[in-house]
Amino acid sequence: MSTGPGSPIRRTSLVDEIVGRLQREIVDGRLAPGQALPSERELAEKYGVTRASLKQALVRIEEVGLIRTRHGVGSIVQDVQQDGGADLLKYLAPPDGSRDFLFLREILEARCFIGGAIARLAARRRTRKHLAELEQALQELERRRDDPKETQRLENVFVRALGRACGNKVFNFVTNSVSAAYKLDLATYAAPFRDGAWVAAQLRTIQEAVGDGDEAAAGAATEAYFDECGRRVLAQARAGARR
Amino acid sequence: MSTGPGSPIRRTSLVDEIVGRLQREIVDGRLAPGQALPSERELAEKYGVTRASLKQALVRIEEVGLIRTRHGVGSIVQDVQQDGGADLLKYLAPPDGSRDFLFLREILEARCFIGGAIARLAARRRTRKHLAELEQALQELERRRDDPKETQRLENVFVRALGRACGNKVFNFVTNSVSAAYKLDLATYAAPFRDGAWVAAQLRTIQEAVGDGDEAAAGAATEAYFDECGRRVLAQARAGARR
DNA sequence: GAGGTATAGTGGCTCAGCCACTGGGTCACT
DNA sequence: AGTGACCCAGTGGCTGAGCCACTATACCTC
Repeated sequence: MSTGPGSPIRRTSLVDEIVGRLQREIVDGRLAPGQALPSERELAEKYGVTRASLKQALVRIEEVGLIRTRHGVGSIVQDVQQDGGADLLKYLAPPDGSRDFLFLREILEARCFIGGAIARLAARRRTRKHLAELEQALQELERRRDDPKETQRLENVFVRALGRACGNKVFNFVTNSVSAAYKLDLATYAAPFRDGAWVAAQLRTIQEAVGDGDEAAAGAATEAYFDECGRRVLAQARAGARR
Repeated sequence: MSTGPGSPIRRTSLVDEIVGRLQREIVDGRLAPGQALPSERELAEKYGVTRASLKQALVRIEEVGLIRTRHGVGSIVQDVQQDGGADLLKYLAPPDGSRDFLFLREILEARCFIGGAIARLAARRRTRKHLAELEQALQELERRRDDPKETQRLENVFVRALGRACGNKVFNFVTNSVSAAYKLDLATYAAPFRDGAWVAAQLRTIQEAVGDGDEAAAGAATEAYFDECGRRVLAQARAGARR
């Protein structure tokens, strides 16, 4: 975990703290699905806060689908695996510095397949405008591929352009949720971008397949790229944890 | 919109109402990204509620990522397209009875591709246990394929089993978010299940490909199935809107 | 038994108010 | 000019006490 001069000091609000605790109780299974939470009055007393503050925490937890609150009855823990939405992913991520890489692996795998789907659609729908966007980002990346920071930024530009090119906003939102789930060290996340030439070559392959309208090739190239990116991130994460 | 005896009378809470109004203002663009909301005191007065109630609404809206609230500053509308998560989808869905089918088409398309990814992974990881689950659901569906209600239920069982078989929880959550986005008439949603024999045949193809460990075939069969399902749902939705 | 009717416990919502944070301004000092 | 200390108006954070609305249940009446 980086603690450079740029990182702001931690200042958690009361509500955030309560949300965190309750969320952990539920995710870790100490509060099982179907079970009722203690009453708001009880919980408020237990945490030493007002009902108003506690209520805000419950409202947030309900919004992501961890509990369901009913007037006159109480709050019941929901079955996360059954009904949880993608925004839950950020709550399920293991804490920083954890050695649990299973979750990270799943996230990266999902990212890989979703990326493939986006590329296939982009190849199907390719328009002059979107191809130009991709080409522009790519050319700039090829120029600046020796600067890892810029490589990372421009790769992001390229991937976002690909998302627009696929002509389906839904994938945009899905990608955001999945991406939000890996809260990684910057160095870990940046691992693939140290090799700018490789990134540029991969994206070039993708861009050409999309330009040719070759769905299968575009999908395969994108999956291969994200797959290898995932490998490198995972390797870096493991290396970081060993320190 | 069905208003049968089963549908409970509408009883919206104050907070729900506020969330709905603010959410529409933002999604429809009357409150632009980067713009600040009026202060909580102002908004509370405007809606004729207490700050506590208004605050609950703001907390929920912030949780899904539509706004960002900062102490001493205020609430700023976020750029949904840029940063929004998948749980936003349920807020973006056009109101019931709308003739805007573009969004529905995108949702169904995403569902189709995600289903394909799940099937490919299921074929890659096939285990005896999961194959047995699929087979059981399928056999029961084949027995009861003349009952649309049962066909629908068992298709859901099969698809969920496929989700477990893919060995990646992330897709589970993504699927839930995407599915939550289409709030359709029951009749519309049930359209594909009127043809139980067709459904059974499709799922049988999928099951066999998964059992063979043939990733490409499993993915293709599943995409084809969801694609056709989407077509039928869309056709039904259009027919329903013309009434 | 069937159908009312109290009642205890729950969440929904209000009211009034103080505290903490932010950003922008003023002003004295360098 | 630039810098830092300070003030202050406006904003969200949080409190405490309280009443109302809803739900389930146990009991009572017929």
